[in-house]
Amino acid sequence: MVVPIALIDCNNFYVSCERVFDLRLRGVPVIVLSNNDGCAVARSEEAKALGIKMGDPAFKIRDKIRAHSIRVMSSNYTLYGDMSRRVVAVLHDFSPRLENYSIDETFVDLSGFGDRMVKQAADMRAEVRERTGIPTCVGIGPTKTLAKLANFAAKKNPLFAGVCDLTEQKVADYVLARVPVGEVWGVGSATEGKLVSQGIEWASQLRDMPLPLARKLGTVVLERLVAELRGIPCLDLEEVAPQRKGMAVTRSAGEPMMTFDTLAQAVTAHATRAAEKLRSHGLVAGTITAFFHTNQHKPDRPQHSASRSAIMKPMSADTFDLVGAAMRCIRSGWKGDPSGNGHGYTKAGIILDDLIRAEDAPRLLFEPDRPRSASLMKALDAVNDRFGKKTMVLATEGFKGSWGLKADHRSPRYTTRIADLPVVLI
DNA sequence: TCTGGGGTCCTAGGACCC
DNA sequence: TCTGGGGTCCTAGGACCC
Repeated sequence: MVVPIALIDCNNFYVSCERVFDLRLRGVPVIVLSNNDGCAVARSEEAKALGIKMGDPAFKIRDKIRAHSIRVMSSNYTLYGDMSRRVVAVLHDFSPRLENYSIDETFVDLSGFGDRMVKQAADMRAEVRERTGIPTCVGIGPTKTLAKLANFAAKKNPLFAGVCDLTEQKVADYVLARVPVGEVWGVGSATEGKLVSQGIEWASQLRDMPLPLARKLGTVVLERLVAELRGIPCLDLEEVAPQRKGMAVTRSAGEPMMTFDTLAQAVTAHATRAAEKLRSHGLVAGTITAFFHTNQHKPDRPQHSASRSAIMKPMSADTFDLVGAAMRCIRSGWKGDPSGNGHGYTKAGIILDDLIRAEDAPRLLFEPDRPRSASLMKALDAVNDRFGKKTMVLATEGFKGSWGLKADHRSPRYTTRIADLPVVLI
């Protein structure tokens, strides 16, 4: 018994979020830049038509931006996260069984709608558009991989009017014969190269290739993918997000970090943020890794990178514990004298692993519990929640240092900050 | 001279995703 | 001058165990 699955995917999501609140961005080319205003991570259809590619570095497309008056926005993840939550809330009204796959994609179980599936999908689109202002496309298929492929077709081919149903065999044959293998979900550039060298260039050829060959070329992952293309489900709908295994806070610096103190400030900030994230999920970490490195896009310059890990004993989500461990890590990885060694570090970060729920954390036999740690963190979080992020920080973080992010074109937090509410003039 | 068989666990690295 | 951030899964190979 096949369960039809729909994938509803927001069109050019970050750009669409910006356009909901700023009418001047509609109908003109718009791009949204990554953190630090580094590269293009979202493009409006107009910007795509001008040849702006996903991941293009901002400085390389500067001339194009000027020549075509492309509107440039810094990323505003607070806004996008909140808009995503609103989209999912609408979808919940249509089906109780859904998987929140990414910030702009949701899988929805469509079983029970019979031949009204396409109508149902069209209604979902309309309702999301009406209640959030976000345009979407829907792909339907017997497996997640086919639903993704259907979504790709719905976006590319206007004939589908935003909804493509691949549970129809004839439609599936038509679409798969026209989609390049590299566009299939799970086929990246490495696998694409191997497949093409075997003469497999289209999704239909991938579907029809022998399973043993698929396993040989791309392990069990590719074998499952081929099965999914044949309509045999190998990937379940994950209604409950599995317990996460790791968590990271990493950032590029606004300008190269030349001294140990600057690096220490940045790493303190990242570890502080990581500890906040841990606590907000009710988790503790067993391992912490701190790393930093020079600009890897400039191989001709002197390069240095360091990464050190430490075991957290006891496992912890305490800011002081994690910052302390992170400082020991970077001190051990630092090369040269503390005042600076000629290297400009452009990126640093914290990675936490071995995460478990705080209440499941093992107690140490001979280590006294610290009853004040939890209440201190609770107070710290309460202050920063009430008065804004970074109201209270560790002194080692310093005031906003030169490592800070660049974000020269950020829109207001329209939906999550009272001071940023849009104003309507009548 | 001749030196087993069958496991588990951990890690690094690769590949992929949005 | 200027190139993001945060995840997951799989495999091979080494260390180790009895």
